[in-house]
Amino acid sequence: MDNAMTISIQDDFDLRKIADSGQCFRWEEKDGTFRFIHQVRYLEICPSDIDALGTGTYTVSCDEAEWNGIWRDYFDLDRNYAEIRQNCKCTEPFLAKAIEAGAGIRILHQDPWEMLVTFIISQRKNIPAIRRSVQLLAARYGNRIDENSYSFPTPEELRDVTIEDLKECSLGYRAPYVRCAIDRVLDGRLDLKKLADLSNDDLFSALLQVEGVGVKVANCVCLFGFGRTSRAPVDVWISRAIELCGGIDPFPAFGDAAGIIQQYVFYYMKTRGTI
DNA sequence: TACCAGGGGATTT
DNA sequence: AAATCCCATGGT
Repeated sequence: MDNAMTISIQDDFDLRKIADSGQCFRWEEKDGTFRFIHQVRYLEICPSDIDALGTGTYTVSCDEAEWNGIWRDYFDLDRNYAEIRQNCKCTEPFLAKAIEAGAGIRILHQDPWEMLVTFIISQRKNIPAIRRSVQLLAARYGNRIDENSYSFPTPEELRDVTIEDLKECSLGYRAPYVRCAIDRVLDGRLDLKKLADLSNDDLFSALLQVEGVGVKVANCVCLFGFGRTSRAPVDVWISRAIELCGGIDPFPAFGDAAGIIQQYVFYYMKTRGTI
């Protein structure tokens, strides 16, 4: 690892769970070292001396300025997840188990444009298929960061791609939706920088204007691209979880932590095995 | 409101 | 080999 530096993380931080929690599709893992890509940078990070929740020291591939300037925010390290877990007094046994199982997950602050395109692509795909499409897009239209990493292509870099080009990345019927999103950003109808200043509801409404973006995808973009942790996207897995809670959606009651609890539950549903 | 077509890769049978 | 599933949406 180049420019290795040791950093300390004093909160829940489980790289494996973060990678497997279905919010991020552009990570790699080799021998316990994880590689994340954010905009035009990548980070390699490896546990050094940690406890069961991942609290402890890590070796990272960046310098202190980049860690503090970029990656602390990317990993949402200014939020205390251990406190959030302990404060949500959960009487529902299923939810309590899910929160325990998901401890260590954090909501990453990923690039809004990448999240918009990624979650448009995600509809009716499983996670390996989403990874494949996103990686194909990055390798074709992004910039090479190093021998095995590409930046996610910006709207400008995608200016001239055709729907047929997009279909070659296995986007299928979603290709026109992504083309629509590119057009909206390029002509200014969708200004992602300005969206960041909107209220949760206004942001949600603005995202719904994009063809192919419905309630679920808009909520994913709010949560994973804009850090709106009160948003709890409901997909087929969460829908099953709601059934297991007696058919009543438990997430709104968690307020600003709803999206975080949702992520614990999603991870739990995917990893606990069949009922 | 309810149903259904829409890629096609991944997973299960 | 065939069926089913997959972090849904838009149109009818």
